[in-house]
Amino acid sequence: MVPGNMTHDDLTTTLGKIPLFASLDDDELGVISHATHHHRLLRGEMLFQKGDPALGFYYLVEGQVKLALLAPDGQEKVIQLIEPGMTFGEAVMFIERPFPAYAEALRASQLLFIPRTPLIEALNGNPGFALKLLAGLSTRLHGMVNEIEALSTRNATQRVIGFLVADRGHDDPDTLALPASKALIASQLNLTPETFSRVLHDLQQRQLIEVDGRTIRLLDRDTLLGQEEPG
Amino acid sequence: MVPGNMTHDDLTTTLGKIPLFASLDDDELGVISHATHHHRLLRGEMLFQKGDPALGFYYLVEGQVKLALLAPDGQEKVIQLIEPGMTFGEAVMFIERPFPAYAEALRASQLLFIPRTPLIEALNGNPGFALKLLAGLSTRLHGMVNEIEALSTRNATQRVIGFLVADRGHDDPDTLALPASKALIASQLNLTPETFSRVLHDLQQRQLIEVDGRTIRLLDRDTLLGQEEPG
DNA sequence: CATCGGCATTGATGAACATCAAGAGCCGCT
DNA sequence: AGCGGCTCTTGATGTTCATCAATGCCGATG
Repeated sequence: MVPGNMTHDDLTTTLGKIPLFASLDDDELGVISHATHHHRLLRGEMLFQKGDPALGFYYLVEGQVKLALLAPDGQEKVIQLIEPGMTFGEAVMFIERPFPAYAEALRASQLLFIPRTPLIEALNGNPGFALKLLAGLSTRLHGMVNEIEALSTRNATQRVIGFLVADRGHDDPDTLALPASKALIASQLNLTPETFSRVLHDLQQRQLIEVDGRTIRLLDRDTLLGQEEPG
Repeated sequence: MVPGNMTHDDLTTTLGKIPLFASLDDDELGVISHATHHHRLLRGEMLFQKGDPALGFYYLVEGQVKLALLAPDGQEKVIQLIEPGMTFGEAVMFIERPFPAYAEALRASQLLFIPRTPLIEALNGNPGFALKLLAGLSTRLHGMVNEIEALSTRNATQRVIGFLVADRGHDDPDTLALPASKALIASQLNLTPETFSRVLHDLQQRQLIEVDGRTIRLLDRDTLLGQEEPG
């Protein structure tokens, strides 16, 4: 289970840093880390397909992964972009259902796969862990409701603004670098690249943002927020 | 805590029938039922507003409730229709966030409000309960992913078909009664009533369904499923 | 340095669905 | 039976965004 260049202790340490696992003691962590697998993916490789059985969840150590679906017409719709330190697949693990989307590496990546069995064991006798898991899932669910709200009540410009002003916890809240190609971000916002481009152009003309390649500077956060107009 | 026409034992019995609570013993159930409140709503009354703190979850005993949002332009978008026997609000309870949507009674309704505190106590020392909760939330999350998929990759007709063929666990799977007005169903599918009407009309012309008021008969389930064309 | 290929922009057109505006059917009510 | 208020339908028009098709840009590579 321990990958070539990572000792078992390294692995346990890494797992211990996952917020989800904060309430586990060393023994519990040890059991889990013994069951954990290490994965390496090259850019473009698939981690799992939509429909694959979900027997555990993933932690992204390094690289970048996208979760996406194919539309009936073959178009790809990106659900979420996974960055290092994030986990995914926790939800599906607890029900007997397959993954609802597929996962593909956008660049060379390293992941940990944590199988469900030792997790469920850790659940027994560690209510704190259960609560953490519940809170984690709830947060996801909350995010999903927001996503549905965005998709069903906001137009293209509002969705782009929502994305731009979203707090990324960076040092400078008014400058952001797009985490991927514009086409991919567009797909996440359920837009075509063309429309995304036009919206950015328009916002720039209106002096609300400044675009330089993948770097965007928010010039007038207040007016932007005004355009968003929450329900 | 016990409503006028419902004894404490009645209440405990009712709670015991909630699948979520199946793994609780009588003591645990007793604690929870002591904390439970009974609510009555008239048609049109609000149960909670979007933004209200979520201090517990609800179980619908009788009546009908809708969860909905307001779009920036004041339009209402129905998220979910709650029928007797269903619970809602479990997810939000575990994070320190307010309700992401509001709840309004569509007809005179009776509900139980189960506060979070005794639940969290039951979680301690009852891992089975934790697992049930996790499974419940996961199922919701799964449903949300499907909803996002529907909203972002399917057109009006495909969404309507998806709604029509959805298994409602009835005796006759090919006949269904719309659970609410067409306008409300349309909103759930993120359509205007006009578009919904036109889609139904079109499907009827193509001999795929038969519409009589709120009763719809599926004449050719196979062809319908073919139109849906999953990714 | 020249060229190639992916990414991004821009313009012209089109399709899907919303909006606006009437009217039709269908109650329950007096 | 006749009225008023719903819900639902139907038609005409409008808006938003996708699609199609060039073209520009830029970094990588021989």
